[in-house]
Amino acid sequence: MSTQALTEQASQAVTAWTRLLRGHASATRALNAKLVAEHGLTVNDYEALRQLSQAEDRSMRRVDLAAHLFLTASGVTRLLNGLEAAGFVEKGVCREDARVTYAVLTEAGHRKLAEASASHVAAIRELFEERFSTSELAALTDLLSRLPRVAGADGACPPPE
Amino acid sequence: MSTQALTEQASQAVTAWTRLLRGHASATRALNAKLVAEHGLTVNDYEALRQLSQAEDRSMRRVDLAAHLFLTASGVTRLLNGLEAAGFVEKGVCREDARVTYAVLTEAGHRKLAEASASHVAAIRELFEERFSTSELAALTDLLSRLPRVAGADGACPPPE
DNA sequence: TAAGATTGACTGTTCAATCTTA
DNA sequence: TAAGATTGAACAGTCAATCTTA
Repeated sequence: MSTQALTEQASQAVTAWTRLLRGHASATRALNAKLVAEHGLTVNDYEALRQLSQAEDRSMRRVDLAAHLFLTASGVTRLLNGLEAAGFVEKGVCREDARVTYAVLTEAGHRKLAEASASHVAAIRELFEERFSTSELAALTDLLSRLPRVAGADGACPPPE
Repeated sequence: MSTQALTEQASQAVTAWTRLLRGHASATRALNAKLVAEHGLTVNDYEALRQLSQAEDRSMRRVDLAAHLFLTASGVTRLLNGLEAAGFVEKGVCREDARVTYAVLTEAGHRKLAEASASHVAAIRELFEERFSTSELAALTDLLSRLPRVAGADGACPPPE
C-alpha cells in the first residue's frame, strides 16, 4: 500500500469516527428530547428498562447492567436511584453472594416501558427508515456491531428478591 | 409488506439505534480516556480545535461551532471557556454585527492540536482499522452521514479580531 | 486481596432567564 | 421582536475513597 493510500485510509478512519460522533449526537438529541417531553424518561433510563425487560426474570446484576450500558458502577447506581424513586425498578438480593445487588424491573416499570415504547419506537423508525432501506439498516447494524462490546458472560445467580 | 416484515423492519431500526448507542459509548470511552490522559483534552475539546483548524481564517462564529458540535449556545460558551483559559482559543469580534463573537484558534491551539493528533489519530486508526476494511470504512461513513447534519450555511462576516 | 456497591467532590452539559445589539 | 452570548441552577455522569463480603 502506498503512502498516499495509507494517508487516505487514515483520514477514512478519522472521517468515520467524526461521523459516528455527529450521528450519535444528532440522533440522541432528537430522540431524547421527545422521550423526555412525552414520558419523562431519558434515553438511558429507557435503555435500562429495556435491558431489564429482556433479561431473565426481568432482573440483572447491577454490575452487568453497568457493563451493558457502558456506565461506571457509580453511574448505574445513580441512574437506578432515579428509576427506583419512580417505582420502576427495585433492588433484589443474591442469596449466594451478599456483595451482589440486583436491579429488578417492577410491574410499574414494565408498564412504563410499554407505554413509552409506542411513541419512542415510532420515533426511532421514523428517523432511521426515512434514511435507510432494509438492507442498509442491516449493513449499518452489522458494521456498528463490530465496535467493542460487553466483555464476559453475565453473572448467574438463582432468582433474586 | 406483511405485518411480520413490518415488525422485523421495526426491530431492525431499533437494533441499529441501540448498536449506534453502544458503539458510540464504547469508542468514546476508550478514545476519550487516552486523549485526556496523554494530552489533557476531552474528545469535544479536540473536535472544537479540529473544526476551527479547518475553518477559513481558523475561526468560526460561536453559534456555528455550536451547531457543528451539536452543542447548545451555553454548552459552547463553557467548552470555549476552558480552551480560552488554556490559551488555545481567543475571542474575535465581528465588525458588521456586534452581537456576534468569533472563536479563533491561536498559534498555541494549533500546535496543541498537531501535538495531540499524532497519538489520537493513531488510536482512532487502531480502533477502526482493526475492525473494518477500507471499503467497509467507506460504507460506514456513508451510512452515518445520512443521519441529520448541521442546518444552514455558516454565517459569513469579514475576518474577525 | 479483590469484587460489588455506594458516596462526596467534581466536570460537562442543559434549560431558563437575562443582556446587548439588529 | 429576534439573534447571539452569557450566567445561575440543576442534572447526569466520572473518579477516588470507603464499606462490606468473598
